Amino acid sequence: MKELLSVLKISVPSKIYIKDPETSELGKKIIKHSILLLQEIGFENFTFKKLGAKIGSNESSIYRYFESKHKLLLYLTSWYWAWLEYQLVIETFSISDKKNKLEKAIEVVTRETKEDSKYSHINEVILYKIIVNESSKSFLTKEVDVENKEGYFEIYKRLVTRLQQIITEAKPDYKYGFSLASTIIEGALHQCYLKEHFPTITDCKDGETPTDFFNDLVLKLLIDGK
Amino acid sequence: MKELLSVLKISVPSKIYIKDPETSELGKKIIKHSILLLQEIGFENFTFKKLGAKIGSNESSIYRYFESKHKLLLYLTSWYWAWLEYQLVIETFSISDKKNKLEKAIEVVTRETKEDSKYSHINEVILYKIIVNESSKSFLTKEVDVENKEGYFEIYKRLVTRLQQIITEAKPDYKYGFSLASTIIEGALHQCYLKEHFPTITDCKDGETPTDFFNDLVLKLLIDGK
DNA sequence: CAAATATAATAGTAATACTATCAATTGAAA
DNA sequence: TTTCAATTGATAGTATTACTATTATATTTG
Repeated sequence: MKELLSVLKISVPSKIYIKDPETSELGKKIIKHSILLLQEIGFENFTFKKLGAKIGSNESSIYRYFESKHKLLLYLTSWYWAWLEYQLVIETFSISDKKNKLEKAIEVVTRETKEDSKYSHINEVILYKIIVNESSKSFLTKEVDVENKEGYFEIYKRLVTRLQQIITEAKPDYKYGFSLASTIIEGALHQCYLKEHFPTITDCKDGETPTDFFNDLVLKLLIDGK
Repeated sequence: MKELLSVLKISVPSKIYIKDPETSELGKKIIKHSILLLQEIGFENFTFKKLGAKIGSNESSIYRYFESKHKLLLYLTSWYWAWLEYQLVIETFSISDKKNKLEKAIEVVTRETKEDSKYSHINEVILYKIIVNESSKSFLTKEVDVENKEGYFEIYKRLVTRLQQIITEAKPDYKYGFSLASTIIEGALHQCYLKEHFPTITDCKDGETPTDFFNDLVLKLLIDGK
């Protein structure tokens, strides 16, 4: 299943980059080390100059791939959502029981990435941490509406819509499928963040995971309830 | 009820500022116009120089109140959470029925601020919009653990804990009171953001509000369920 | 082998995020 | 009423950021 991705390529909206980083060694190095450097120093302190130093390359060369660090972040988040969408589709495709399908879907979108699938230069475990810490910054900007029109958030919206469809199939009369789907996806990241930095205001610790929390929630909300 | 606040002062952890902006005219002007300017140009484009120009004051004078724009954002978010906590306490205090109390609590923490209470220089309607757009940036930084130790997020954590208490009182055997409380508070802001910028992935439109969504959710989850 | 392309090196600009110094103003206490 | 302290303003300066532009040097491809 996972091996499929060594053949398939995760595709990111092409307007996000100037030159596709997948098409060259330098491009792949930029992606690989931007993930590592973002994890190390955070988005606010991250610069192309520092990244250049890390990979023994010039700042100006990186600018030929991405016009700003914001675009690079958009690239990484889009890649992550595409990767997650792929897993959601693969892992739920053949499940016919709608309740089981929903349960699996929640598991896929709320679980912490803990294993690097190693088929590429992208370390998914670290990328997941960057998603938890930085992904909100990719859309919480003054340019969001323009960028949305350009299609930068298509993959994310498609992922939410897929989860909404699975929810609605499991419970057709539920009114808030989209809101529930978007809440689960963002909420799981937030719970993961709280666990790390504000453990006093989450129950996701001591063996309890965001998956447990949201599975319990959705089960009670949609399946058990009257 | 609202008039109480013209006597009481909302108090923000004193380590956040260098000089308390409430103690001078310039300080109040800084707060008032930082809210307006943040709304206008967003946190990334906001600078003390621009704020100085707006209020006819010097950049260096503003630095005497806040050591950075990040600290100013922390001030504004803390102020907002304190204000919300105040409302939560006042509006739920005298409700003895636990279900009603929970319902009111959810209403308070999920409703959009639409009215400026006018007892001060702070425009709560615009501040609410800033919270929706920018509040995540106050904690999604590399310095979060240090700042948390300094107590910068105490009010926020206390607010979540208050909601958790009300949840747990209404349903003592529910395991995820903290996670539910933190999810509701962040989730309501997120739904408000989606409504504005990504309406295709939320149901909060056409008269449906985040309050409706979360009330329905909590009711089914905690009250109706088996 | 030539031509095209990619990368590197260097320089330069305007803005940011401050710090430091000193002068002018105000207001409160002696 | 002076005076002393605190506040604010004005100016200057620094290191860094977020780029753009130009030119030189490799490398790849046709």
